[in-house]
Amino acid sequence: MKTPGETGFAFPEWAYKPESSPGSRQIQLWHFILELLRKQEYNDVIAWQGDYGEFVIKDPDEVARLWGARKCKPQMNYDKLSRALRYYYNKRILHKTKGKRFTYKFNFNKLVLVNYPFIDMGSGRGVPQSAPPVPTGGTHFRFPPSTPSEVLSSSEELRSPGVFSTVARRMARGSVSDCSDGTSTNSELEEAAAADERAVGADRAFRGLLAPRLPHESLFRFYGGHPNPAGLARPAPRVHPDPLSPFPVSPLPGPGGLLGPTLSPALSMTPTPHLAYTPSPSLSSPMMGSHFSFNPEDMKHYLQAHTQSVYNYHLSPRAFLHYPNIVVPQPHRPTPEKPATHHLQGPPMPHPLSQQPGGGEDGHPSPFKFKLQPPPLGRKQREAGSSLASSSSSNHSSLFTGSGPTTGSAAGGAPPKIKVEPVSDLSEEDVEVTDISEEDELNQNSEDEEGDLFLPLSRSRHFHLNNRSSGSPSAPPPTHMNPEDDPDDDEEVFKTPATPPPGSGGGLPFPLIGLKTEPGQAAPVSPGGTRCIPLKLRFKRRWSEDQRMEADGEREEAEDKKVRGEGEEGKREGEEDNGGGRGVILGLMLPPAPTQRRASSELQRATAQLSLENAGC
DNA sequence: AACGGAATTA
DNA sequence: TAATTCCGTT
Repeated sequence: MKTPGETGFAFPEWAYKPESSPGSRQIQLWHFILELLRKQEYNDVIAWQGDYGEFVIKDPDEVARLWGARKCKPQMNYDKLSRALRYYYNKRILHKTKGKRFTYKFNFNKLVLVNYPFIDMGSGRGVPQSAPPVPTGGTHFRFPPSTPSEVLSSSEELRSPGVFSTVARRMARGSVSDCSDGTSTNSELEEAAAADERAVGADRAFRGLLAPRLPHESLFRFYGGHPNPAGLARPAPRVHPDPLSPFPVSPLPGPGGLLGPTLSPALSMTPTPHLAYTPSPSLSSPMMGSHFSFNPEDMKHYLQAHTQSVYNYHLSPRAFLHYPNIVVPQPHRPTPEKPATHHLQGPPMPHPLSQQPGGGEDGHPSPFKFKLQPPPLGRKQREAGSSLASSSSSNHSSLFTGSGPTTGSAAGGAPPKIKVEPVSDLSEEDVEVTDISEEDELNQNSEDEEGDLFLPLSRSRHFHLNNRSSGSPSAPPPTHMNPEDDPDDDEEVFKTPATPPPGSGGGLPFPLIGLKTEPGQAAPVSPGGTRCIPLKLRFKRRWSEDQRMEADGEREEAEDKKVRGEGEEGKREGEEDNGGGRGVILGLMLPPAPTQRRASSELQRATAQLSLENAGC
């Protein structure tokens, strides 16, 4: 089965486990939650609420029962279920919305969508973002391995694209779970099943209604990550709902396509066409894996792969990467036929290298798509002895990339804290698969999440070339999160310094507009000395940027966690929450690194697939 | 209510 | 790996 080796990516194994798939019989709790959320029948039991990805369990006991039924654990109760949900905090799949009872929020950013290629949460509905997560070339990325086993597996990483197909197959298979010991829950199951059927109709209707609605969130999620005004402004062009739109490429046959995303209120659609994914992020050549290579050939490969994927997935031209002096051969498009225009707002596609389109809105490449979540470091480890942990971690990181994601890299002698090397982070962990994120939220709502989201940006982002149409953007302010955030953030902040390269031409627009409040500081100018940037570095940065986009959001978390572990253990609490400042910044903020939102719709779709629910027991 | 450690299970 | 089960603490 699809082990990482087969699929080629370096994602953690769990991402590939069949159990993680929608159709799998061993449904995971978050899959289940999503499933319930997508059905309005369960609206009284659990429903989307508030912010993007936020849901409230209206009837904890019922949810627990349903879950228990699904898993054939009659003894299930909210206490247990909630424990499981809490584990998701560490995985970064979910987090608690503080202050609101029974309310949790998905961190779409971190969700692993390996198995949900089509998920598009929130975004839009119309856009099919279905691209497979598979990067054309192989990504190399990996998270920092937390365990030895991971390390080992990583060696196999590169491979060919197959993930998608794998997934499709899986999905096609469908899944119904049946418990052998059908516990007492039959009635529920039956109900569920029945409900399901009804649901379909309802969903559709629902969907239709939703179409018009565009919550504020819709603004976000544009992809690219750069906050450029254009992006924000982007009028939602494609409004036409395309719920059904199957994805262009994806093979998914089934009903999934038909169902289309059901939007939750929370998720609502985003009109923006995010471009979808570019699956190819990274590098095609093996070497590129963990470290950068500035070799032109490599670059070429990389670009080529990227370009190919753009074609493959009908991405907007904007997705093409452009690098100076490197010519990328044009790929042949596999599917000539359809004009994918719909998803893209823009023109079909010019030549790849040509820089950005007139539209230029985002000009940057936006590769990426999914992310995985980083391996949470075990808390256990923390305890285990800091000494051990530290040593081990450092080792791992060293293996992968030159620089460890977190502090570990510093080992050499550099002062740990400051570290500026953006690159390192990128290279490693990030890749992933996912989607959405909280960042958005921040941007959007500025809500809670804090920690996760933002952090990422810090690093390299700024390098934009001049191509940006407006000139903008990028810099993410490292600091922009609320001051109060958590410790994690702080760390991130430190890292940030790498940013701004002012020298070049200009750029800097607003740093992020939004920085939130404090004006002065915002400017990301970085102190460190980044000024003279060698060409190499530039590439590197560029590369980083790309990577960032892909992974965008999250990588850091891993770091966070790690850090957290080392540093402070006990507390992680303060961080989140949202209660705090919600809406404040909205308008201003730009997403530092906006990831795209498409995830939501994808998610929806995926969930649809899952659905199958309880049948069996 | 929520958190999270620890042991256990599949 | 992903919970499940228990349970003490906040």
